[in-house]
Amino acid sequence: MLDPVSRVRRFNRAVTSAVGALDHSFLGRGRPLGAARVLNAIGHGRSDIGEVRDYLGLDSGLMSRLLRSLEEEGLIETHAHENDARRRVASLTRAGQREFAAYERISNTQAESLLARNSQAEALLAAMDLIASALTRDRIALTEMDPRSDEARYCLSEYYAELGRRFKQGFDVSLSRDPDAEDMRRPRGSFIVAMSDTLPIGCVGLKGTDHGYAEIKRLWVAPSARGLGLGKRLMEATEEAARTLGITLLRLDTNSALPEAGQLYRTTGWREIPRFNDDPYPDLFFEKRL
Amino acid sequence: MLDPVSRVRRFNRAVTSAVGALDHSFLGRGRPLGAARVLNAIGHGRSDIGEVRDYLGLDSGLMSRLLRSLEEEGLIETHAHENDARRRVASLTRAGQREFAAYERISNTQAESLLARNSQAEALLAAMDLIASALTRDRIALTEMDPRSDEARYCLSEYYAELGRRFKQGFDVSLSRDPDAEDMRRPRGSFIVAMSDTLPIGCVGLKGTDHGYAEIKRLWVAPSARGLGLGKRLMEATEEAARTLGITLLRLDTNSALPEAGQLYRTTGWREIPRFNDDPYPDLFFEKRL
DNA sequence: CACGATATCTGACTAAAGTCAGGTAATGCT
DNA sequence: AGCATTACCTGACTTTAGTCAGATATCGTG
Repeated sequence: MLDPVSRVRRFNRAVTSAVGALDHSFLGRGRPLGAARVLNAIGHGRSDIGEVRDYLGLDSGLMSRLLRSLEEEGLIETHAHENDARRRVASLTRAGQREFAAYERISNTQAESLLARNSQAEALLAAMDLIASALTRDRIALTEMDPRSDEARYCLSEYYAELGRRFKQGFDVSLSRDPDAEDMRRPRGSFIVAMSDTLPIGCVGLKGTDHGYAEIKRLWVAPSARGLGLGKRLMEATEEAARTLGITLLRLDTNSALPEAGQLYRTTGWREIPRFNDDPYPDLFFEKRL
Repeated sequence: MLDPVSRVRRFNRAVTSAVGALDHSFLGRGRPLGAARVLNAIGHGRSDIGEVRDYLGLDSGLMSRLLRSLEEEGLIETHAHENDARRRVASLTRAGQREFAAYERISNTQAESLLARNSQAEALLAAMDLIASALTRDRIALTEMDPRSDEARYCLSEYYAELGRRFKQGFDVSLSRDPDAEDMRRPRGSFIVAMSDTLPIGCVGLKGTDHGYAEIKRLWVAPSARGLGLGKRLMEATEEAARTLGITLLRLDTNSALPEAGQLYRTTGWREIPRFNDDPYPDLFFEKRL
């Protein structure tokens, strides 16, 4: 009862019955669970049928029948894929959207009631983020995104908030307007976001300059995702992006108030160099040749 | 993607697939999930068939058939209940114990691999405890137990550890030998443990004295279970136990370094009284007449 | 001891999920 | 153009889960 494995297993049991309860309430809409899951997958933007099949782990015959039953109910329509007529894509009809919305309401309501029952909501959410990140760590996707996208802006605002907490002298939030966004778009640079499911949990920017090198900026990993080696993965992905852009020299600056960062750079082929800019915040400078 | 409800739902998705993976690996032993679950429930000590049926939420007809199939496999035996021949109790045969052990290994292995993959194991476990307590809060059972039982001793050791952290002057652990255990057994007193599934998450002792009152001691609630009103439930349960023991006056002492405790007492009918003992640690004293 | 309640079992179902062996059409590659 | 591959569909099937209406035996109570 006290050892780590028992604690994990207690968690499993608690969560199994909660998950079962949600499934059960899905049945309330008079449709088998399999069909409901397919409808929801399509509603969440998985239009490609093969993708849905993969995601839900269904046999192609079973998948086909579930699609047919949803079609007969008038909830979805299927079309041939525009570039490959073997593949099919599904989309919700008007009625399907209504039905999908009803499932969404069920899911949202149960999530809300879980939060409402609990007076420590923020602690509970933090715990959930941590666990979700740990469970899906094999499925963390690094995606190049626009630095002005919602996902990127979320990461950046979290990043600046954390700098504010970590730096003794605080941090000037006006800097977070991000004048560098232009330099972090292809072909000058790149911006990579780490997504766990739908939640952004880390980012890194590659900022092109006119001085013969590119800078790595704004490396951030959500607290709930630390200890998973995500920082390293993000760095590797940016270096790869830099190579495809023909960049051969990288620089970055950081602050000694962020010791994890310095440690990461030192162990992955970066070498410390003298100050190369006049930013007030950084006090450590690194360089790496690709 | 950033709002609380989305975070809960991301957690749900992550956990659903983890749970599904465990179910799937259970299937690897060539037995339908239903039968495997019954076998495991019996292995975990739920010998009474009605109890298993309740726990797993099965129809009695289905339950009956699953038992039959396990019997035919030679994994369990059933007997009439000793005090009530309508009821049946099941027990594992030698072969059933082996099979149960194999399922246990699967569960343990997946729990271990989850922990091993994660460098923040302690944070992960704390998060799991918190969530498990929140999800099973309706199923927290308060049980009278011997103050020397494993469960009680676990609670007490956590309690003393916390006192050590909270008190500026530290706390003398030698006191945790618990010389009062005798006075916390019926008919002199009582000791109540709050169990969430198999994990003790809180306790309270009622210590009989020869001075015309009984004392309430060692009220503790695990950090992962705070905010659920468990302290209040424990106090109510002890007061109820005191009534059944014919006790009419209760006293307790506490320390102002534990403000939640003082707050709880003041709002539940206790009144502050002058010091009534010479313990070095407490500096606040309360009394309540039943 | 009669009688209603309780615990389990049996038989006869239905629905849902999953499997598997072809079949059709489009595609990619030589 | 020929041919293997891919993506999906269809038909025929099995297994699992779940439901429901009795049947049987036992228990608690008056």
